[in-house]
Amino acid sequence: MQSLTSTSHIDSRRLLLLDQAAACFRRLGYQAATVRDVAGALGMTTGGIYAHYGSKEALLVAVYTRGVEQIYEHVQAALARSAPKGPDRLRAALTAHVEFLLSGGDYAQVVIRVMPDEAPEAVRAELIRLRDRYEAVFTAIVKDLRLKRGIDRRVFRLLVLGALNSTQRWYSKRGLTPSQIAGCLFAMLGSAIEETS
Amino acid sequence: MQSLTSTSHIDSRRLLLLDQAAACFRRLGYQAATVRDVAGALGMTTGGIYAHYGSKEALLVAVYTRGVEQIYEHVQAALARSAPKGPDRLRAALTAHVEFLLSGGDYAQVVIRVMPDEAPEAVRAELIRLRDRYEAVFTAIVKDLRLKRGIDRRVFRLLVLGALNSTQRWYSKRGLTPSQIAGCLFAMLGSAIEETS
Amino acid sequence: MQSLTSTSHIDSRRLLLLDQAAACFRRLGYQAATVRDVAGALGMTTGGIYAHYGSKEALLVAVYTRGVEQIYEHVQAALARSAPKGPDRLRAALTAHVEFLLSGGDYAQVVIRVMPDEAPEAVRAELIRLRDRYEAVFTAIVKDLRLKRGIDRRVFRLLVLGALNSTQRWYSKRGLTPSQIAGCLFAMLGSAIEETS
Amino acid sequence: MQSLTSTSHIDSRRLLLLDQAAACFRRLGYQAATVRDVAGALGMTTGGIYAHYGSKEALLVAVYTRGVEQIYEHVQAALARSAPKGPDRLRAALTAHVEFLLSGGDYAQVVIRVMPDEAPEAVRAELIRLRDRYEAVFTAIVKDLRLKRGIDRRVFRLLVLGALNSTQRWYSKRGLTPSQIAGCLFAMLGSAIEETS
DNA sequence: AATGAATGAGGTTTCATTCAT
DNA sequence: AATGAATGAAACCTCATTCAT
Repeated sequence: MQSLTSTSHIDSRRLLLLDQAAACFRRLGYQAATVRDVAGALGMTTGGIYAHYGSKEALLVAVYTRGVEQIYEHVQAALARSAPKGPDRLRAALTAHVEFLLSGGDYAQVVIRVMPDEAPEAVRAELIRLRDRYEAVFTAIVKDLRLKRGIDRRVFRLLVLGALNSTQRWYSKRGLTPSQIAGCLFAMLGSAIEETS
Repeated sequence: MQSLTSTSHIDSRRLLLLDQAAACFRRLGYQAATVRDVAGALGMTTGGIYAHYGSKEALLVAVYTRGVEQIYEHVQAALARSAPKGPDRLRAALTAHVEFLLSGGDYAQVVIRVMPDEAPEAVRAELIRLRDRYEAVFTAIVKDLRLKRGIDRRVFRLLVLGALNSTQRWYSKRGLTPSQIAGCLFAMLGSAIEETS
Repeated sequence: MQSLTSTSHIDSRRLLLLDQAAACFRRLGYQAATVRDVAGALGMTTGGIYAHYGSKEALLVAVYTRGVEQIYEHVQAALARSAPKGPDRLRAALTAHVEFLLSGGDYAQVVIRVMPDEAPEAVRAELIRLRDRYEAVFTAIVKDLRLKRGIDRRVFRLLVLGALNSTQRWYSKRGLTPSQIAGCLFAMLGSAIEETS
Repeated sequence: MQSLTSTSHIDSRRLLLLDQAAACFRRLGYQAATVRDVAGALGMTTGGIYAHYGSKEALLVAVYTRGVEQIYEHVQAALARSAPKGPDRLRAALTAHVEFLLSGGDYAQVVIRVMPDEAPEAVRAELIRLRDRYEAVFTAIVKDLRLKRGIDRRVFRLLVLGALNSTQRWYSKRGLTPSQIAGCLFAMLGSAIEETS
């Protein structure tokens, strides 16, 4: 299993900083979160942030990168234990995706919550690239699926991920668990997918 | 068919203003859109906006209200031509919803794009109320549906709407039409729903 | 008894307008009161005000002028019934002054409340002139008074008027009446003034 | 001698800032003074002010607090050297009051000049509370005084302070000194107060 | 005489960012 | 690595005033 990106060697101070940035971006969105919010959460002043990251944008890219990396690895780990293709593989991927999205911390949530078009121009393309690379996993899985006639593979993928990503807006620990939600979606999709013979 | 709200009698100048506000909010989001953007699109100065709407918030509420009103009426019109219950009714509603979302102009898109939690505290509750009132249409339809065992009605509704609303992020006129997308989703859901006898 | 100024021939619409301007200036001060406040109190729009008075400044001058005129006449009327000089004359003037200030409506109160230096440069001199002309009444009365040695006439007059004008800040109908307050002050001053032989 | 409030430990930069704020508020009043005026007096931009005080209101409260503190201490110091009760004590307090008001700098003048009702709603109560606490000194002194029959203690206090505070509007270094003015007032009051036997 | 829309100047405030220390 | 003060641009909003109608 190969890493998609590499944010590995950041010392622990930087990591704590990034954690808080992720928390702020997740809670407030990129625009509404201020550098001071992040600094405040760390007991620092805003100036201090800039010793580690050169701009608010850079923070977002770092969070985003890490979020993609994390969820990617989580999904890959699940896939390693799953069939090489077919509905079970999709199920494994979707379940892992939604599990990590809802319970995996702030990083992955930022990836879903912050749409590239609310990020500054300068980094927009980078965010899209990161996210597309991740979603390629699903593109690949869907490609190996036998779908009912009339179902466009791309639209299928986008709708399914759209459905799961929307859970972020209403998921609560008091309701169904993430994997129950994935199960529910999969149950709904039953007829969309012909069983492999 | 009864109106959900009433933004009917705004004179045409105000309406043009609201149109531009809707366009800006849709294109940029609430936070990134500035009052100057709206004013500029009308060839006005920012102060001029405030002769009509007392705050940027008020503008958002007006746009949101109108958006909900519009899409609600579109869906109601479709429902008036549909079966009183069952899968066809859901299909009609979903198709109308996605059609209007993708082709109905900026107002409805703002309703989907602007999450209440990026709106100022003061109006958040109002936006949620408006949206909930609209979504109640779907709650009612889903209630009269026979779902496969194990599928939670609430989760079903939220996932289906989540899937359709996510189309806003990737829909393009060059791909499938809105109703084809709805059809695609419905095809995917085939087995989730037991036919009414 | 001769009029100090002449704001006599204003038609009744203008007068109602001025009444509200006086009310606003008294309640909020000149700066805080907006032209819209005045218009609103009349059920008009701001533009309408300008059909009668060319500027906010002009409104202030008109109110001020009328306020001075009113209190001047009230005091003159009291003086007409009083001794030609001596403590009783002062008492009559002070009593009339404080009575009118506290019960004579908004105009006079504006004269006391609005210090010329919060008015725009352009009218400051005019306001000072109006007020000085009024206060000349007291200057004259004090001039004919026999004060205890060591009491400066000008300071005497300014302190006495200052004391009475300050009542505006704390006077309430539930406490002493205006003339009781004047009586109280006069009692306090007993020894400052030597009786005329 | 106990301090009424504590604005003691503000570093010198902040103090210079507050000095200028006090100067502006005194010269122009709260409403007319702009944050830019204050910043300009310090060679800063308006934004810079907000690193120290979160709002114009906060600036006013800080100035007011300091003003009350200063004049309070000045009066207390004078009282420490005076008789424990009686006319001399009142005289000491009044003299100290007017001396500090007229020669003690901008802070105290702001306390007298800026009426709470021209301050924003949010801080009005606080300003009144501060000022009332200070004036309690005089209430206490007046309580221990033997006043001529028919003189209400509260009205006596309010008129005396009103007279002295009004000096702010006309005092000039070229005329009587502050303590001469206080002396003059006291002379005027001679008969209001019965000598303690 | 009055409205309603608009202006334009100016107000307070926010915030990413910089920089000397 | 971090602070604290400061900047400068830009945001929302207010308000006296104007003007076509």
